[in-house]
Amino acid sequence: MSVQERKQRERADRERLIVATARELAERQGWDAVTTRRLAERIEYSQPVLYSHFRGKREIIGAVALEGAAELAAALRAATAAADGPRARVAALAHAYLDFAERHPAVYDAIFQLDGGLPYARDDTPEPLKDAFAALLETLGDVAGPGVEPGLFTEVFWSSLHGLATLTRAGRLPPEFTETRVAVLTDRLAVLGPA
Amino acid sequence: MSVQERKQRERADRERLIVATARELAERQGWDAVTTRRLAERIEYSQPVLYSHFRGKREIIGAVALEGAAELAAALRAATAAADGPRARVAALAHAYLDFAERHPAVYDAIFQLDGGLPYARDDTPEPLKDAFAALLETLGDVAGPGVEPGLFTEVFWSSLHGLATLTRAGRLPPEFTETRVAVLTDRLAVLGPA
DNA sequence: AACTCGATTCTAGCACCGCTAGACATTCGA
DNA sequence: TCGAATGTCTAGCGGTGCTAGAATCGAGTT
Repeated sequence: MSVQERKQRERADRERLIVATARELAERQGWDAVTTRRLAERIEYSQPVLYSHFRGKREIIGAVALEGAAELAAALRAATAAADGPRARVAALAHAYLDFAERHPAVYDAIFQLDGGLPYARDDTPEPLKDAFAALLETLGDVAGPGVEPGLFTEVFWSSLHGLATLTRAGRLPPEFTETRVAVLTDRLAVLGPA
Repeated sequence: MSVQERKQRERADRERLIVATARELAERQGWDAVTTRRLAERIEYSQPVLYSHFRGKREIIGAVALEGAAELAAALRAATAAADGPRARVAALAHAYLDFAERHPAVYDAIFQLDGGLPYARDDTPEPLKDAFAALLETLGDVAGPGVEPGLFTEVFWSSLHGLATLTRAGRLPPEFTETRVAVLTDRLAVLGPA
């Protein structure tokens, strides 16, 4: 039994190594640089070993996406927990979200742009993805305002942040006035005060 | 002289054929299917001919993006011209934008997501791109509201639409409630009435 | 009308991609 | 100690974007 357990553990370790290496490569040089050959070389195994863990490159991207989604959720919760009042919480959320997108563009893409073979917005959506949306909902649900369902409001606010993040990174928006743009979003979209 | 002119004309024709063929291929089967080999075969020339017109696949994407941007601008103007009042105009704009993104995903990607080697948000940005933004500004600039610069407001509203379009197409958002989401954007973000 | 020579186009090939069949090595249970 | 099962590797498939150099074409000149 113990031998099998050791093997399972080693296999799990190697799988984590693959995901971590893929992520590091993607963050450093972009997803185009994450080739099965390079990845295999980095983990010091041959290419087919990758395929004994994942069905293909797509699934490796998916694994990085799940890891990243968990981190994003944690970052959002940490940021909002440290803020007082609805406005500050929404602002902190927006800031943390865009910060994550800017600091981890490759991971962000794995979560929200690339095809990682993951089911989204469904019952069988993996927990980390559901939880990342839940983290958004926790803060944004409180400022949906009258007549707007919290989940739908969260989707809208999230989409706006996503649009800002992607257009800015793709060079379509000048990065200078991000702060002001976020302020417009926060002040107009969210229904903040009781007053 | 006339011989040279004919050659120039034929060359320009062939260039248009390349762009049109690339676009058609992309719209039918996605950009991954637009390979230099397939493209060359379709226009009945060899691969190197493509490179006598464009520096590479990237520039071909850029050419499709410019063509698409002009069409998007026209579609936005047509939609807003047929609408009465600020609210109807903004709603028509949003609808036309998302409609374009849904009907021409490959072209939309060429304009807003892919690397076509084009300079965006700069002085030397190609005219069609500037004009597409101008088309947005014409309608959205009127509903920026007090204290918000029209250009910046346009960027924010545009980003929100872009986020909705891309997240929905990538399967991250369920497509069912798009209409409601747009209504939230329109009602909350835009400052509509004089009242 | 034949020829020359520059412009044009093609063939063939580079290094790389994701992925996999089948050979080889290693480890385990009897 | 041997046979089988498991694990890993080598080698290769068909594809990618791109390009050097050969071959062809055709316009202007004799």
